[in-house]
Amino acid sequence: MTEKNVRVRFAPSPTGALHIGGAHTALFNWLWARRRGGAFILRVEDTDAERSTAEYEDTIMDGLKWLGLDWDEGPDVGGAFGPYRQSERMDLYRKYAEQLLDEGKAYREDGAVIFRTPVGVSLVIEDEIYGDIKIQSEKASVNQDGSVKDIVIIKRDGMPTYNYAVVVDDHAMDISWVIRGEDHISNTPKQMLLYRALGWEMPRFAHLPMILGKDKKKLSKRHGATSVFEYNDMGYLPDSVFNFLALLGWSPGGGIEIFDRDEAVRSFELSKVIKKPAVFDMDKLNYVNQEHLKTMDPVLKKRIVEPFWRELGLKPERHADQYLMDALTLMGARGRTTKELAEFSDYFVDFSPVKERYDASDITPEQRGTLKKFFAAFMSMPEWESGSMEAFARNWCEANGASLKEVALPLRWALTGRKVSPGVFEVAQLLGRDECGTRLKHFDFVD
RNA sequence: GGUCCCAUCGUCCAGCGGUCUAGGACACCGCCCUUUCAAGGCGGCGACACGAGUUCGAACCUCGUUGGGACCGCCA
Repeated sequence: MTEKNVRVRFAPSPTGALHIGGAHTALFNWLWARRRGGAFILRVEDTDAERSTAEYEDTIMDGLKWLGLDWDEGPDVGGAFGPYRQSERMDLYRKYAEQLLDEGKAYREDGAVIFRTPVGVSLVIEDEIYGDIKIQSEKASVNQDGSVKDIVIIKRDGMPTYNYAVVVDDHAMDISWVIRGEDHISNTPKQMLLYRALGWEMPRFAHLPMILGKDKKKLSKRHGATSVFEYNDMGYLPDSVFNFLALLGWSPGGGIEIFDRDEAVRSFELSKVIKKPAVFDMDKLNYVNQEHLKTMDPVLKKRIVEPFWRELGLKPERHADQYLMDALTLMGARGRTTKELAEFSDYFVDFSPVKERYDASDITPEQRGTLKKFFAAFMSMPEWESGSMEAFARNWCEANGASLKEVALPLRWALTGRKVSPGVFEVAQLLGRDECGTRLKHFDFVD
């Protein structure tokens, strides 16, 4: 086993936020680096001076952090192979372009440096995922009419092109595996030609299947949420998005679908990644999110739901942390996103949304009479505990020829303003006797 | 148009020549549980694109057809 250390990189261009496709390839690179105890490198490909911005660079880094993907070398943390922004590596690109020029493998034209595409060379991409892909060098770069086209390596503005910079950097940064989207397969032959011309050893390639929208087309803005942060705003946990994305093109086997980062790292294998493109399915994401929500620590859950309560105009700070955590625990699996959780539990935070939703107009005078009798006794129970409340309610109904629903449903409406909620008596217990009294009195269910 | 890639339930994955009358999960539909809704339990619906080979035997190998996709910028 003399295989060299794993060094992989995620190389986004700062021309937009971190989107789902980028997050997916970053994730797989990270998984492979962590699995093999190697290094995950972040390299910013900002050679498009027009569209690249420092803001986007920050957004991308924030997106990676949000997903829990940490890098060992990058523009912010540095490293032995820096700098990590292509715009800061110009001398390197010039140096090798000079070399190619000297060797007659490239020529100048309109201020640009252009590499002569060789003809008659058989290339084979030994892809870790797709297997061997064979192609002739003259097919590597062509015009629309199919004629051979030379490859621009330095643009007129002095900036290197993607296909050239990526080769120089992957070599200079000692990248051992190039793991990227399948849409780059067609670029690979051009890059291999450059490696050959420069006399460099090639890294190993692994192309990942694309992520498609419902229409089976490459995922893009028109498929809805594109930035990973939009998922945060919709109430998805980073752990869930990580889990869900890892499941696109790969599975740990054994029927396991819900896992955390460590578990994913432990069972990840590049060779188990499949070739078929995957459709991004929101239903599955919802399910995965719900599963992660189920096992989430209450302290963390409260912290993450709080902003969503505030967004609804509620004031969670009026309550003790423990009370809010208890409320969330009571909510259980009701809600697939933190946003839903916040909505569905609003009545624990404030009474006002209850009043907005319910006005007791469905209660007939006769029913009200029964309710008043029941609640008068209910409110003066010696012990304010859900178990005894239920026992009391059942006995009372039995004795008065009523069904439990006749009192439980109005109670739920009065307390929550909703037709669904956790068990009413547990809700009542948590809200407390005084608060329940207030709410019942508001609807004139008790004097 | 050219080059390349892909092809198992609607979707995500298992399957890597025989144990497949193809398994799990999501979604969907029933039933159970129950003061409601989730959750949970049980069950149902539902796929190897097609055609030739190879082989004693093919979802798995080969070829073709069909269907889908990606790429063909001095963008990355």
